[in-house]
Amino acid sequence: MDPGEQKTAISTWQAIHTELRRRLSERIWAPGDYLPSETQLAAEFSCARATVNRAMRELADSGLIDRRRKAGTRVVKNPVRRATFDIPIIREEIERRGARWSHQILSRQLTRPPPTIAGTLGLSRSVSALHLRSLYYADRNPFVYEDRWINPIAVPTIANVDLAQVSANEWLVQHAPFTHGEYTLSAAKADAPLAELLNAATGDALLVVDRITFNEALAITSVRLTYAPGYRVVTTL
Amino acid sequence: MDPGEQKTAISTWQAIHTELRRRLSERIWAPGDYLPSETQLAAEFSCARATVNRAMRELADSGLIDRRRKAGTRVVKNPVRRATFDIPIIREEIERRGARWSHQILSRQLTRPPPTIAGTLGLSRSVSALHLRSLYYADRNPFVYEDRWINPIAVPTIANVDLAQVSANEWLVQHAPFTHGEYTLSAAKADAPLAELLNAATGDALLVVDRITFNEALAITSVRLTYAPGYRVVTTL
DNA sequence: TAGTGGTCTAGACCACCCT
DNA sequence: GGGTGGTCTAGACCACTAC
Repeated sequence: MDPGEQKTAISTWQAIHTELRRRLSERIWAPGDYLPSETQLAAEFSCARATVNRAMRELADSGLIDRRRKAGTRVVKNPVRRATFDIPIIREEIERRGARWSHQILSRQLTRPPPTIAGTLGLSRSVSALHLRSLYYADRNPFVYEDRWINPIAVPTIANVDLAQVSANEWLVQHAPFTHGEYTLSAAKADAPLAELLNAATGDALLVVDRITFNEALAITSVRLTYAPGYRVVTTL
Repeated sequence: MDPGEQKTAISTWQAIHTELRRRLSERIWAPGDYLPSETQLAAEFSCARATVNRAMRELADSGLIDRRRKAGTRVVKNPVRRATFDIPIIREEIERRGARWSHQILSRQLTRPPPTIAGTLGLSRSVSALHLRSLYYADRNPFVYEDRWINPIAVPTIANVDLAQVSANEWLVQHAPFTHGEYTLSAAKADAPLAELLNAATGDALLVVDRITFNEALAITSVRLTYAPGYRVVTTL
C-alpha cells in the first residue's frame, strides 16, 4: 500500500474535516482537482461513509469544495470565503462591550410613511405606520441612532407597549418572529442633526445598517441604524 | 391521540426543519420553552432520530434554538440572527454586476512597513514587505481602491509574478491558501487623493474593508479596500 | 445518576447527471 | 449506464451535565 494512504483510522468527522482541510491548504488537492469519492475516503480512514459525508458537507458549506452527484467533489477554483456574523440586539451589543445600556425615544407617531418606506413595507399610500426614532447609549455616549417604521398590520399589539422600558428592537425580536429579511451595510455622511445626536462632527463618515424583516410575505419593520463614529463590524473568516 | 400530534410521517429532514421552524415562528414553542426531545419528535414524525437530529442541528446552527446535552433543547430568548455573506474576489464582484473588470497598479515597492502593519503581519521592524496600491474599475468607473501589504516570508514567489495580468487579490486567493482571517467593516471620509482616485468628492463617506489572512500562525497579507461611493454590502437573513 | 444530545456504523435506496 | 453524492434507518455507545 502506498504509505501516504495508510488506514490511519481517523474516526471522528472533526478529525477528518481537519485532515481534509489540511490537504486542501497544502495543495495536495489543488483548485480544480477532484477529490476521492466518499467511499474511497471512508476506506482510507476506516470509517463509515456517513462520517466522511459529514466532514465533506461541512467543507462544502464553507465554500471550499463543490459537490455534485455523479460529477464528484472538486476543489473550488476561487475559494469564495463565506463569512458569518451575528446580529445581536442592540442592548446586548452594548453590554458586551462592558458598557451600561440605555435608550431614549426621540419621537413616536402614527403617520403616513414616505413612498419609499411604504413601498418596502408593502403598504398602500393611505395607511399609517408607526414611526419611531430612538437613540441608544453606551454609558453616557451615544451609540446608535435608530429610525424605524413598523407595519401596524403585522404587529398590531405594539400600539399598547411601553417602549420606554423595553426597546422596540428587543420587543420586536421577542414578539414578532420573522422568517426572513434583508440586511444592508453602507456608509453615510453625518448631517448636522445626526451629528448632534451622535456626538459627531458634521460630515463624519458613519456606518449605516438598513434592515427589513418579513414574516412570510408580510413586512414587519424597516429600520435604519446609524452608528456613532468608530463603530466597526468585525468577523472572523 | 391529540390531533395535533398525529404521526404525519414527515420523513425528510428538510420537511421536519420547515415544520419545526413553523412551530417556532407561530410561537407554538415560545422563547425560553423546551422542545420535545429528539426521541419524542422522531416518534411523532415516525422517522429515525438521526433525521430529527439533522433538522434540529440546522436550527441550532442558525441560532434559533439552543441545545445542550442533558439539559435539552430550548428556544433562544433573543434570537440572535446569524447572517452569512460571501466574500468574492473583486473581479467576480465586478463582473457579477455586469460590468467589465480592469485594474491598474498605482505603486509596487518592497519597503519597510509602518509599525501598525508590521505588527499585524508579525514582522520585525527591519524586514521589508511588498506594498501594493491598486485601483479596480467597473467598466470605466473606479470601483475600489486597494492598499495591500504582503508578507514576503509567507509568499516568496509573488516577487516573480506579473500582477498587471492577474490581480494580487486573485493571485493570492489561488496561490496562498489561508486557514483563517479577520474581516472588518467601517466607514471613512474620503481625503483629497482618495477622492480623486475613486471619482468621489472630498469628504464623501466611503465603506472600508480591512482584511488580514493567516496560514496557521503566519500572516499572509493585510489589505484595506476602500470602495467608491454608493457601494453596499447586502445579505439576506 | 439518569436522560439528553453528539456521533458512528453498516446497510440501503434514490436522484442526479456526466467522461 | 453506472457511479456519485444525498439521505434515511435502526441500533449503539458515549459525553456531558442538570437534577
